[in-house]
Amino acid sequence: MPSAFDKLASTRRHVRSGGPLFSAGDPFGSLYGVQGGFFKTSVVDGEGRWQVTGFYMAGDLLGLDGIGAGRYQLTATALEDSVVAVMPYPPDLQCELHRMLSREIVREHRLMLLLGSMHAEQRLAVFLLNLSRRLQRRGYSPLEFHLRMTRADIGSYLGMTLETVSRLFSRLQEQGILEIRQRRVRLIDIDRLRAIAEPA
Amino acid sequence: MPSAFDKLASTRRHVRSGGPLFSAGDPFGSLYGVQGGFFKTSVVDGEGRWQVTGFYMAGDLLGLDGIGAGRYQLTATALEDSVVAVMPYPPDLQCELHRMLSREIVREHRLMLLLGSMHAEQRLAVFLLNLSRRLQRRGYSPLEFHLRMTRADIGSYLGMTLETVSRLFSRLQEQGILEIRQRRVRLIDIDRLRAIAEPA
DNA sequence: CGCCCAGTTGAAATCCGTCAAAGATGGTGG
DNA sequence: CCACCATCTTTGACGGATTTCAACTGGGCG
Repeated sequence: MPSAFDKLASTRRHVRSGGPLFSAGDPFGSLYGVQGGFFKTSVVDGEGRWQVTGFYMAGDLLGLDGIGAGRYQLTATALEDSVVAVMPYPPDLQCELHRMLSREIVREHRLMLLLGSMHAEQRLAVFLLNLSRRLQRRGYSPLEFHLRMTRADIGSYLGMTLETVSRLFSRLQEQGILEIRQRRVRLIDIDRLRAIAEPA
Repeated sequence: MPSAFDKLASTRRHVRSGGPLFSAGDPFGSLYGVQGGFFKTSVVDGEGRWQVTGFYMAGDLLGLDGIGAGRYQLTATALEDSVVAVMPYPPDLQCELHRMLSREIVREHRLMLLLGSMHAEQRLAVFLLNLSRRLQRRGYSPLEFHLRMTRADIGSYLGMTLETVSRLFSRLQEQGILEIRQRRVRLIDIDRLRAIAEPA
């Protein structure tokens, strides 16, 4: 869903893998619609603690966090070479914007549910299924895909250490639920994965 | 900060302690500005797992979660007898609304940082300091206040069990950092509390 | 070809959840 | 006014899931 937003793009911007689209503290100016590539957002507090709080792919909107304070509150980093549509704010997309904002909020509440009340294995299962669904919507294979992020990124996002992520992948592989080689994932038994994500 | 929103209130509504302001699944119709009292919001997934995701007091806005899907996604429950300003949607508060939405999003990212990367004691310290600050802004004492929510609510919000919350309160009390009797809190050594919340 | 970052795996420590029981509080009705 | 009950809170013991620390492996890129 490249959506109505893209029409409002005044220009495009390319970001190299590893580079920042914007950093926490930068003055807010634009929203960004991801056209291609992959991003992560993270928060940092003054003490150097940080956490990945979201992953964004084509069709997603970045920069909403800057509307409130006039400065971006998050840092958005490209995980591969990427292209975004730059949309100077404020354009006249109030209504659709509202929906996006609200959806984002709901998404985050759900993520909190994840972080606050599920075991590590469940969190990873939910994460994989969610990723799979989002890829499918965009026309990619939901069963075989490439993780754009490191184990550390996933761990940070899910509130666990990278070692735990690694161990869980290994365990799911032993159980024949998926195959993972590096960042290449193949979901073999999606039903069992769902069962892990949503224990009756 | 009762803010510009209150002017838009068409009516008021009273909600009894324990009663719902709105429930997940209800059709969306209005936003609610809290005028007095105290609310919690929670999410549930189909399997009965649930989690408190926020606490709201006078000046806060409730119901944003319903804009996206046309139905409320969260359940808002009064923790004491409360009054809200009912604001039928959509009024013309686009701009201020954007800021609120965005701020809400940022708030949640920060909460995820809390949930995902801090130990239980830190989380509780952050929670208390945050509450203290919000109360101060509203003209109440930042050092002595009344918790409106149960240990279970706090635990759910912070991703831990009610027993852990209770034990942590006891420990902080033993250390002379605060005094807690039931829901009455007195912060004695706020600097040490900060030190726990933000270890260098 | 070799370095370096990412990933894997193991062992030990620990934090926190679970289960269980007892103590406090506040509201209600007799 | 008091007794009783439901709800909330505290505390203890125990076990298990994750983190931590550490060593090792393997690709990818210069």
